[in-house]
Amino acid sequence: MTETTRFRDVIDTILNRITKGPWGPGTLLPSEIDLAAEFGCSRSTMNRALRDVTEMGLIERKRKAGTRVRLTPLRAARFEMPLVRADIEKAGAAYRYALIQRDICPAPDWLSAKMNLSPNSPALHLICVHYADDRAFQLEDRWINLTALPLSATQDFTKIGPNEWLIATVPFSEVEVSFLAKSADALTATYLGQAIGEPVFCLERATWWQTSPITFVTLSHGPNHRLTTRY
Amino acid sequence: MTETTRFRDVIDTILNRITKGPWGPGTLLPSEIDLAAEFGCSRSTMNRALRDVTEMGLIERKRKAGTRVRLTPLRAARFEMPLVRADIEKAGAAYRYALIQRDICPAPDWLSAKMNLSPNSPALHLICVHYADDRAFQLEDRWINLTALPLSATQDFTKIGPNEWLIATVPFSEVEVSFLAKSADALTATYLGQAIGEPVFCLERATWWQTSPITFVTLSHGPNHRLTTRY
DNA sequence: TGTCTCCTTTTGCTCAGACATAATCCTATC
DNA sequence: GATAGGATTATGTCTGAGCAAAAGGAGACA
Repeated sequence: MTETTRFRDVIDTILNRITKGPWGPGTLLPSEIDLAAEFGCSRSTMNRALRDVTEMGLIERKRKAGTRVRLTPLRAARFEMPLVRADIEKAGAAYRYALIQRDICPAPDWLSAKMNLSPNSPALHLICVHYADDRAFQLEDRWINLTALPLSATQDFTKIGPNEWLIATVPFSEVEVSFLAKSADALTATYLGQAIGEPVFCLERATWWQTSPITFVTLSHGPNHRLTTRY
Repeated sequence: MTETTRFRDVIDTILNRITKGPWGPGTLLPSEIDLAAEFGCSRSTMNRALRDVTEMGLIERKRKAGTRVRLTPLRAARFEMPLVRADIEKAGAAYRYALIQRDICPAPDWLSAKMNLSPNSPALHLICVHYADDRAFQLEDRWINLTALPLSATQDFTKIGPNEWLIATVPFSEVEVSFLAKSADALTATYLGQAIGEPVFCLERATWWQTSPITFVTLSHGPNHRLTTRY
C-alpha cells in the first residue's frame, strides 16, 4: 500500500538507484514505457517523475537518445529572493527606504560590456538604502538603461524604490543572478555601517527584456547576512 | 496558430496578467476548470501551467481555497552546485586534492545545536583543499557524524575527497544550504593564499538522512569567486 | 454560543490513448 | 565510400475522464 503518491515513490526509487543502485553515472535508463511497465504505473506518471528528477539535475533526457544519468550528478538548489521589503517585514522589523543619490550619465564601460549596451548610452544611476528598524539592511546600487526605459527618468524614486517600481512596470524575461563576497568600499562602509575592507555579501542581478538590457543592480548586505534554502 | 507549446503559451499569458494585467497581488484566480475553458485547453494542461507558475514562486495554491497571486511576488532562482572536481575540470584546469587535517573528537556545541546532535557525540573532522592547476580553489572544512556513519572513521580520505565519498555512499534526503560572506581566518588565509580578514565566499551545507544528521561542511572559495545562474 | 458532522468545491494525482518532434539509425543512391 | 533521405524510436505534449484529499462552509445539536 503506498503511503505517499505514486510519482513520489517512483522518484525515490529512481534516486536510490542512481545514488546507490545499479544506475551509476552515464547509465542509459530504460525507456519511459519500459519503466512504467516495471513500476506498474502509466507513462504519464513516469514522465512526470523523470521530469522532476531532470529538474533536480541528476539525469539528462533527449528525444530518441533516451534518458541518461549525468556524469557529474550536480544538485540544483532553489533560492527564493523576495523583495527587500517583504524580507524585512517578515522578520518583524519596520521597513524604511531612502534614496541616497540619483544621476543621469553615460553608462560606464564595464556596464556596457556586461549588458551589451551601445557605448555611452544614457543611464540612470541610483543608490538607495533599505532599513530594517533603522538599521541599514541593504545597499542598492542600480543602473537603469534609459534608452530602453525612458520613463524611469521622470519617475520619482524618493518614495518608492526602483526595485518595486521596476517589478510593477517591466515584465521580466531574462535574468542573470550572481552571488559573491566583496570588500566593503567607502560607500558601502558608510551606509551599511561597516569598516572598509570588511566582507560584504552581494547579489548582482542583470535583467533583459527581449534582448534589450533593462537594469543592473548590486545589492550589498550587512554583516552576517546569509541566504538559505532547504530541500 | 501557436508557435510554441500550449502550456507555455498559457504560462506566458498568466505571467503577463500577473505582472501587468488584471491579476494584481492577492487576486483569487478562477478555478482550473474555468481557466481551462477560457484558454481552450484541458484541465491537465492548465494544471501543469499553474504548477509551473507556482514553482516560479508567483502564485500559491490550496485545495478548495483556490489559486491566489502571492502578495510578495518572489522570484526563485536555481543554482547548480556541481562537484568541485567537475567545476574545476570544466574550466579546463587540472584538479588536485589534498587532505590537510583529520581528527576524531566530540562534536563542538555549535555543531550539535545546528545539526541536532546529542551532546559530545563523536565526529570526524576533516580539512581538505581542492586545487585548480596548483592554485588553491576551495577549502573544505567538514564534520561527519560518526554515530550515523561509523564507516567513515576507517575510510582513507587522502586519495578521494569526503564529498565524493559521501555522495557515492549515502543517499541524501534533507539538505540545507547557505551562502554567506566571511572574513578569512588564519586557516583559510593560509590555504587559500589570502590575507587575514579578506572577504571569502562561503557555502555551508548540512545534510540529514531520515532525520539523522550526516554531515556539515563549510566550503570557502578564493577571491573573486561567484555563483551565477540565468533564467 | 460553540462544536461537531456532513457536504461541496478546488486542487492533486493517475490513467490510457493519441499525435508531435527530435534525433538516431539504416538504407538507397551516387 | 560518402551522402541524402526515410524509417524508427524515445521523449514532449495534449486530451478527457476519473478518483483522492484538503479545506471551507452549512446545518444540526448541545
